Amino acid sequence: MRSIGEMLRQLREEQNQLLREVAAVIGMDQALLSKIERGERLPSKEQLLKLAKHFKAEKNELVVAWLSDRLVNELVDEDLAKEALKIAGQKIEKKKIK
Amino acid sequence: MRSIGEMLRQLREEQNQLLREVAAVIGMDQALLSKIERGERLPSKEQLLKLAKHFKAEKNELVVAWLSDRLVNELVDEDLAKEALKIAGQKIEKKKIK
DNA sequence: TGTATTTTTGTCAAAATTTGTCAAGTCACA
DNA sequence: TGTGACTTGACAAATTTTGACAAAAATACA
Repeated sequence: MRSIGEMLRQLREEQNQLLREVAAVIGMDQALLSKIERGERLPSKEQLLKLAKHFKAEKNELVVAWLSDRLVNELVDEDLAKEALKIAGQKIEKKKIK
Repeated sequence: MRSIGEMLRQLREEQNQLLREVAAVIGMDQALLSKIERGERLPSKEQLLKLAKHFKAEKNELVVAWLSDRLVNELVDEDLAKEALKIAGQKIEKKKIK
């Protein structure tokens, strides 16, 4: 249960690549990738998918990490976060049925 | 498990008030309140709290409805929504411990 | 039907937020 | 001290959100 940044950094290190290299392949500034890995920024979905493909990583796992990071951002400092997550689940369930 | 808009509209109708009246008290455009009630827009947290107070409604209930609507927005069209909610809950749990 | 009232809709610019870029900075170590 | 790898902060660009307004549409009802 790691942040998307931690996962991306681990992938990159496992594969012995430099920030600069990966950034070049993906077509993004290495400063931005650095920020993403440290959790200062979140990648766009497009960037995330490019990274997943580049690392030949399990896409769904990365997407879940990314989505959940976004949810956590949305709930930061909210006392009612847990309740909101529960109700959100129900609302999505209801929507799927329709 | 209703949207924040539905809840606000019900409160307003139960209390027999006009959009225009409520909007004036809260200090917002009535067109905006109309959009909020129909789910076309979400209120800011500040607006939400003013509305809760104005209607003398259960604040936490409204906040949960509002937060969960925002989460649903974030997850719209995502296949992995359920998984993301679960992981988000764990991430928040972990954060709280710290 | 005609009119007044209420609500909804569309559009626009201002404001706010997010995003990307750049240059300078730190750190490790050869 | 010089080099390579990464980080940081400030700024600009791009995008999104917001609020305001006017006008259309819907509703109520004399």
